[in-house]
Amino acid sequence: MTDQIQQPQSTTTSHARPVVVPDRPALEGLEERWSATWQADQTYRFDRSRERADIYSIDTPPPTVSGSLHVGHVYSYTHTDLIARFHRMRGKAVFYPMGWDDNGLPTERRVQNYYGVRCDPSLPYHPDFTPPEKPDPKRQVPVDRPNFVRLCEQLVEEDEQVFEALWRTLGLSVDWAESYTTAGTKSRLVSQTAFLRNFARGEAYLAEAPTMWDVTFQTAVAQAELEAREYAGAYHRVAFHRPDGGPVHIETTRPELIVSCVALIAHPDDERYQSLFGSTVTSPVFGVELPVFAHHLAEPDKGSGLVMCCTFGDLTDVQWWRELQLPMRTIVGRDGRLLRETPEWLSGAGASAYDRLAGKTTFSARAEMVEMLGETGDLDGEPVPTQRMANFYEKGDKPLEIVATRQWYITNGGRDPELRAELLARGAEIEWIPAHMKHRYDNWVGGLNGDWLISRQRFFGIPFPVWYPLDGDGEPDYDHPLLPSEAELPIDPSTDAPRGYDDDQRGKAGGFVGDPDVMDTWATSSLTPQIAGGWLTDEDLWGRVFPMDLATQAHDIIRTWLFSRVVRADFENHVAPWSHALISGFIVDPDRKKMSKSKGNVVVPTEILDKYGADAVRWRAAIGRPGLDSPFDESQMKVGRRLAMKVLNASKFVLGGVGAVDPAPGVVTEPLDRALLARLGQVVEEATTAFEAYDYTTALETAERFFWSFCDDYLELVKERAYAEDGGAATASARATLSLALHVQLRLLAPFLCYVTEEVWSWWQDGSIHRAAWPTTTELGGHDGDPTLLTHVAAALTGIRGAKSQAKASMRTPVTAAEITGSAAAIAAVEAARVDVTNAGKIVGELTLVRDDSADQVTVRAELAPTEE
RNA sequence: GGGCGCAUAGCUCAGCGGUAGAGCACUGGUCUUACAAACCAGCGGUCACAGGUUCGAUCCCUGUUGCGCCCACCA
Repeated sequence: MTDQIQQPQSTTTSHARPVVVPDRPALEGLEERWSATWQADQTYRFDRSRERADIYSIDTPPPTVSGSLHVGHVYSYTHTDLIARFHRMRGKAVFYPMGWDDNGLPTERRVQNYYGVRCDPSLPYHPDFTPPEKPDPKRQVPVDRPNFVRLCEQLVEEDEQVFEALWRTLGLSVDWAESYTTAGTKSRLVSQTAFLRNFARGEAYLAEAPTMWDVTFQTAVAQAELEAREYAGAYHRVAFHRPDGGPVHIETTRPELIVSCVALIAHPDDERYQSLFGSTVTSPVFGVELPVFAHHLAEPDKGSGLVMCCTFGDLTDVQWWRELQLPMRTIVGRDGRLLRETPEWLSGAGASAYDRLAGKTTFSARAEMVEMLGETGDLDGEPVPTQRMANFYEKGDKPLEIVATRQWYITNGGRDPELRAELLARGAEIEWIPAHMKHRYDNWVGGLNGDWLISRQRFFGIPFPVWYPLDGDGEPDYDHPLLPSEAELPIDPSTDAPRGYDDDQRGKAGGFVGDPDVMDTWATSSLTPQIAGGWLTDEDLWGRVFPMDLATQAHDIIRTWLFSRVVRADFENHVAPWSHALISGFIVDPDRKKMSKSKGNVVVPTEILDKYGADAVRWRAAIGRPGLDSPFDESQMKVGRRLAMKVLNASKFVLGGVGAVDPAPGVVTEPLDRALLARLGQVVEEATTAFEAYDYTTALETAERFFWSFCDDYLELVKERAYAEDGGAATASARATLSLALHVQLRLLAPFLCYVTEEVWSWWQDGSIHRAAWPTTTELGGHDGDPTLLTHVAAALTGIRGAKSQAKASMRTPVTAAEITGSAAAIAAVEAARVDVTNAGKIVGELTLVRDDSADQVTVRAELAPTEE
């Protein structure tokens, strides 16, 4: 398909090489050909010899390679590329690396499904392990941790190749030599070093505390990963008992937690419970004696106004537990089931009653508890169904439990007003595009209610570089962790031994044990500027690219990725990590619903790329302004594709039909030509201003609008003059104008339509258009034409066409007489381009110009030659 | 409940103090030698509603309604 290039349609120009225009230019195959050329020529290689002032550096989201990309990602990444290409053409050395987020839970899940295995860290290492030939999702084969990690690494590598191929097809001008992975050696080194420094400065700490816990994945999750969802439940009105035996009622949706109740609480002003404050009641079924407290967080109009506090039903319970110094009575285990052993605070009948709940899931324990409450007569009425909001892990499908566990935290201002203010100030240093996205950041930082939980009880991730000494009983001493030196990093505490110990002391009394947890993926990706920019690993590079110029991401990860990078850069570098944050919107389905696999409304990028071509997809992405969600509409792809096709055809006309001409000084003499170049100068200025303000959409619209009028009006007007064999200076003027205008317009469109502009560029220019200079008005200088002249002449041409269209006549129909009426300026303009207007309008008779200063627009009266039957 | 954003032609969106624009769709026309997956022309809007500021408001202010997103909300 690429052999359409036929014999050169050579032209008489001063070009060093002949102009080669294909007979039938086509869009098909451009992606394959040019992405290969860019790779071979290292077109987008970062020039690291340049000074910081001449460098533009970009922090790009590392996509989750085990996930799937949808069209929204494609648009967002294109936005970054548009900015990168603009700055590259403006002469900057663009640092544009790509990372792959391959660590963490999504990879584990994909490996489990793909190979049909399940990690069991208690298994010893089996060097000969091979995954089952046919994965059975119902029966996952247990595998030891080293083999599981190996499978993760294998699959991730395959996934990364698929992603890279997609990005190359899309035409991202990434420097692939600068790629990184979040599970790679560099990321481990940077993550562990930063962690040790955080720990040394007191920014990272280990704490045993109530934690949001996902019972499916059996790991702690962070506040940023929570998602509130509607959850069906029922209010149960339950009687507790006063010392005199009288009932007091509470309402609860979680009766199974009655066993873990530590107190009842009501609002201090609640009249109904004044007499109860300071007294005790006993719980139904279990007969546990419980205090009744007053606290302002109890809401009198919810339920009965009296609420039971458990350890833990919700975050309010945690607060009461802290502030009222209540005992901890954990009842739900890490597996989401009620503990098998009878709790020590139960005795007698209460203890035997617990046998009916022990080991049950919260769901079946609830049913059993309702049964028991019925038997004792403590359930008042029937449960009332309700919809309530519950916290879920964003990747999970069961409500989170709150479990007290030991976890690593990084401070983030959630408990420290000073740090919070500092991080808000960092946010204010960043220029947000669009500006209102800063509110999201402020909103999130202002609403944090705890530090950042970074440890996960998972397997494929960056381990904490920490061991704990074991005392004489073999119990770990968490207060005195053993740490490696920075020079020893990266390490894996499950295979490496701490200094002063031998590996055979692992797990033995008086020996040591490695921290079993891994860092959450955000704990690593919060350091992407440091990882990509060479912090610790390439200080020369680091000095040239950091702080970076741009971070791009969609608005959903402001609270996670964007914020966490600000936190780490603040701690480590005392600066905001970038000067600009460009926030993309979402691509939603035609009903404005978010795309998701479960809804089945996801548009697969490869399909639209195949169907319409990368330039068309890029065009559509560029139409989406920063921060705005927009519905996916396939018909818009056709518009982009048509523009790309038009570039090919118009270029074929200019370069093949007429011939490229170097616009030597003084050649462009005709007023119409000078007007065109003057107008183009305005377009260059407008597009440049827009791009500088990250408004790529306006830059595109400006260039595109001009290009269409260039094709529809200017080309038609000068066609005959440009073709003329003996046209002399007027013909030379037209040819030079066409060449120069094309040369400039291709570059204006190059960031958007990177393939078709490169294709046309190759017909007559050396090197890549993407390394060419962004156009300036200086190039168009010396052509001090009047842009309005073109407007008037185009209006006259439209008038002539209108007359023919109204008569339902062909555009070729000769005009036997025409009268054009307009203002003095309009008439003068048409007069100056009389020959072109006559030619383009096929005016064979007399053309009369009528000046009417009251006319605010050009009007045309035309007599047409009779059409032949 | 708190925050942010949006409301302009059938659809997607520009405009943002001087009584409205584009593309798509639609209608009609044209095989015009760069392009028929093209080209030419045209139809189409009391700029959500109510007040206010102003000589003048789609544009500024206040309120109302509707929609979307973020956060909070497990008794």
